[in-house]
This record gives sequence, structure tokens and C-alpha cells, in this order.
Amino acid sequence: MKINFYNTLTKKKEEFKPINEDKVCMYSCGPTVYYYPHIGNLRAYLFMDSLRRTLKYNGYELKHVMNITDVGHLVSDADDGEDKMMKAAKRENKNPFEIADFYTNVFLQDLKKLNIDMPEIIARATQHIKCMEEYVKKIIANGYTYETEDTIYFDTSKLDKYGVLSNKDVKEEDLEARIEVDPNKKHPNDFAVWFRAPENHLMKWDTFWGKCYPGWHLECSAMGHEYLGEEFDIHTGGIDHIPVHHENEIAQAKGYCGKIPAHYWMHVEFLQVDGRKMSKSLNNLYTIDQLNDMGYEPAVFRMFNIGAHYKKQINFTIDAMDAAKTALARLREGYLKHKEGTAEINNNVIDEYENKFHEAINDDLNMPVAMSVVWEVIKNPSKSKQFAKLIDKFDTVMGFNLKEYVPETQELPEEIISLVNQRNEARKNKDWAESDRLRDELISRGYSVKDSKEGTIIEKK
RNA sequence: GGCGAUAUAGCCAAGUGGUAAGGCACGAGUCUGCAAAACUCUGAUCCCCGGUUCGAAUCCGGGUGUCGCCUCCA
Repeated sequence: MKINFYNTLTKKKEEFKPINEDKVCMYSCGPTVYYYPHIGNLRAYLFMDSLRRTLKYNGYELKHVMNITDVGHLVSDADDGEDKMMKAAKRENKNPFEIADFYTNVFLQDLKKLNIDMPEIIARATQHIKCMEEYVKKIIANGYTYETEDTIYFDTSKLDKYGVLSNKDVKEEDLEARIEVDPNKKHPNDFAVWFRAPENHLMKWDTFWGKCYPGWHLECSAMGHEYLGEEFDIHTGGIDHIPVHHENEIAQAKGYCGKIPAHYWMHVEFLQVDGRKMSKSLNNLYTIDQLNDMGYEPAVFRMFNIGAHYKKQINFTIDAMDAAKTALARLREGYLKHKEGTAEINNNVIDEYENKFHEAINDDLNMPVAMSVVWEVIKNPSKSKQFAKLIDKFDTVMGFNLKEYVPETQELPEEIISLVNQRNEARKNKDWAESDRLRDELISRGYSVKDSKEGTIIEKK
């Protein structure tokens, strides 16, 4: 079945045609590991996850690289300010390598908690300094750079065009620039590719230019090239990467070999909290662990995310999380009902659902519509193992891990069992006052009480 | 100032030319001793104005609101 993706490069939805017939090569910009990832960061990786799973659903093999930026880059893309990793190191009284290790681990754990399908290759910048050096040397040899005392800059004026993704009008930017332009730069869009490290800089390596460290943008270009070659299929990232980071990656690749590295560029929109950007100053940052502590397991956040298209801003609210939490519980219950069902379903019905689902995910990852198909199957009154199997298949894309889901069976404390028995006795005697009193007692101890035909069901809330 | 998004029922949101998916909440009902849970049913003409069209939420023009980027960020 045809796949269509929105391509930031061409600004339209187009049919996806990979370079190799059955293998897709892609690169995703990963995090700079200097702090805990928040749910806004994580949305980007849920998007990456949907993309991976959709491609696999279509039968593609994947070769997918994600970088971990553990060589800090400067606080600003414009190459001034403090180094992020250094700043974090100072804050926590550790060295930058310890900071990187710690937050890399936190990040990977978070992805695991969210059941994110992991890229085949996780590339840490500190382990690829050599290939970055080779990469930058060729850009230099090709004449796309100039040196200042301690920095090598990329000269964007050497390109036929800078700003292929973001409609930048360089001349106008010259006039309207509101921030101080680095006086060492010849053109405002020029950017650093290589730094000579100051004496007190901890992260530095012996290179052709002395003790150095790489420019931030260079990492992705070099590592992408290392594993995927000069041209590959898809490059993903957050929408914020479009105007600077990805433009610079493209610039570097052009300087290196004259080619735009990826054919399809896909960008995920931001998540907002209560209609505003998430930020420290607004005090509205959430991490996946915080949500968990608030009673929303990671799968709830996944459910929330799947409710909206990746190219749209999504508004995170507690109400929305409650909605997602209920929906997830019903999804699981509905799935279990099908699993125990005995109805025989006509294959045409199955095929129709399957087709509808497949069309949805292939239409630029339209997960909300795909999810609506899942609900149709879940809510089908005929309960059937065939439907359960179909949902298993859908779940390879949705990622709720339903197959592994088993309702929690908890050991109830003896005093609770005793209360339940007392209540059953009272009910038998139609002593409703006593029965209700005992129910209130159980509820106040944090249990839910449901009287079904098969008996009373007690669950810890 | 430049660039980019977005405006659909109480909330979260699909839909980009043929008369509004889905989820959650609310309400009603079934079930229940009463509840809870579950299940069933119920709701919007799509920010405003103008235009194109047999026909527009969907295209065009003009407003208005919101958000983001241009400064670290997914």
C-alpha cells in the first residue's frame, strides 16, 4: 500500500519512495543529555516511534540512527554563551562526562518506559569524534569554511542557497537582526563547525587543529554520514530544528559532498501545557516519572499522544490525561473480552478493518484515525479471538503492548477479606445498612467494590 | 519586525470541495437491594465578514484570536 508523508523540504505530502526497495534508512535528532527529559521532549520520540512502527507494518526493514549529544553544545545555536554540559556539571558538582552518562541513562530509561521502539543505532557524539574530524576536514578542504583565532566557521555564502527548509531570506535577516551578531562571522547565518578548546574546557580531543571539540550541528551530519552514507531516506526532528540545526546540517552536507542528505524531512510539532509552551519559568514542566506518581502510567501519555496528529500542536491538560487514562483502561478491557470471545467473524469484515487502519497510518501517520478503527473493533458487539488477533496486529503500531497486558491480581490483606466476607453475609441477610457501611469502610481503605453476578470484585485503587 | 502554525460540540481531537471520525465528560436508559463497573442511546453546520462553486468546515480575499520560532529547547 502507498505511503504518504509530509515533507518539510517540499512542503507537501508526497508518496514515500525509499532508496532501497525494502530497507529504510533514517536519522533522528536525539537529545542533549544535560537534564531530565520532559514530556514535550518525549513527544518527539513517540513520533519517531510511530514512524518506525508504521514502516515496519509496511514490511520495511529499518536502519535508523539516533544521536545522543553528550558533547555539550553552547547554550545558543549562535555559538555564544555557556556550554550546556559545563553548566549542568557546575550545577551538580560533577564533571561533564558524569553528567552525560547519568542523563543518557535517564533518557533511555524513559524511552523504555514509554515502550518506544528503539533505533538500531544509538550514536553518542563523544564516541564519534574521529569521524567528525574527518567530516569537517573535507568541508574545509572543499573550501566552505574560514578560520578565526579559536573557531572554524561554515561560510554560508559559498552555498547556492542557504535556508532550503525554512524560507530564510538572508538579506532581510541582515537588516532585521535583533541580536548582536558575532563580529567574527562574515554572515549572520554562518555557524561554527569546530572549536579550539579553552584551557579549562574538560571535553576536548586532540585533532588536526589542536585540542578541540566539534560544533553541535556537525555531530549529526558526521554520524548520519558514518552510518547511512551521503544520502538516506528520512530525517526527523522537532519543529524547532528546522530553522537552524537542520539548515546547518544540510549546509554541511552540501559542503561535504554537494547533496542534501535526506530525501524526506519530517518534523513534529510542540506539545503545550494548558495552552502554553512548557517552560521552567511557567513551572509547568512534567517528566514521565512525575506523571506516573500522579497516577498516569507511561501508556496513558502514549494514549494521549496518539489522540492527535504529530504535525499539530497538542495541548496537554490534566483533564486530557484523565480521559486518556479511562480510554486506556477500556481499551484493555475490550481487548480481553475479544480474547475470550468465541464468535466467528467473516474474513471480509477483518479485511475491511485492516484496510482502513492501514490506510490511516500510511496517510502521514494519521494515528487518531487509526485509533478510531481500533475502537470500532474493540466495540464490535461480536466478541472474537479473530478480533483480538487483529488488535494485536494494530498494536504493533499503537504500541500499547496489549498482548503482555494481564490485569493485576493483587493479594488482598486478610482484614479486607474478612470485611468482604462480613459484607457478603449481611447481603445474604438483606441487611443493606450493614452492607453499605462495610462497603464504605472498604472504599475508605482504598478499594473499589463491584457486585457482579459472579460475586463481589474487590480491587485496590 | 521576519518566519511558521492554528481556530471544529463542555474537554482532547479527525476530516482539506458533496451536507461533520474517534476518545473523555455530562444527561437518559439497561443491569443492581442501592451503588460501582459494564453496555446502549443522546449533542456541533465547523472564529467573523466577503467571494468562487450546483455545492465549502474544506478553495480565494480581508479581519480577529491563540501558539511557536527568530535566544537553549522536541
